Amino acid sequence: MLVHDAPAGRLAARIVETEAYGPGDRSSHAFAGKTSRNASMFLARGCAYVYFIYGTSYCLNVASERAGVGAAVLIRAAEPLSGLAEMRRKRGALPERDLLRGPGRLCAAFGLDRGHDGLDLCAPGALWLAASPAPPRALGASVRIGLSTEAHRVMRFYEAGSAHLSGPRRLGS
DNA sequence: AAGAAGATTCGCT
DNA sequence: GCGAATCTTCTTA
Repeated sequence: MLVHDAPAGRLAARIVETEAYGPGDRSSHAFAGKTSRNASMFLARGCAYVYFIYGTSYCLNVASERAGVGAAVLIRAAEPLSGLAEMRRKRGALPERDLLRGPGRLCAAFGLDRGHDGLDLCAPGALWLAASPAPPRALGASVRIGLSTEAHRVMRFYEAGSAHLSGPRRLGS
């Protein structure tokens, strides 16, 4: 579960879709080494890596290796639990299933940007990860979405059948 | 120094 | 389904 104590109130959502970008993966932002953009991928496990992509969207990741090793898990989609009114105020009057469906949409609804890059999501603060109120019913796995390199790797994991998944239908439901 | 590609989304056809 | 928006990084000259 992802929780954000935003100025307007508490936002919470149950994460239903992720993608892994580990060491040695040519599609990982960390593959070519540390830069000012991807530095947070080299922090300890549990730290946030937020990047800006295509000049339009932010994406939230969680660093997933020991400090010094570049790796992260991309949070691609979540099921809104609380703060839906505030999410709609940020994103528009969308149906619940579209509020957090996609990494850029999720960041927009949660109000996340580069200012949240590097935060420790397992430490006290405004943004953190908590235990899910309900474990996933059934896990699915597939290739990752939107990649042209390392596209064959099965590194996307999701709650099978969830109405809140991103990407093509065939990759989840 | 300039150009292309990229872990995306939105609006229009 | 297709193209635009437009930041960061990597490639090529």
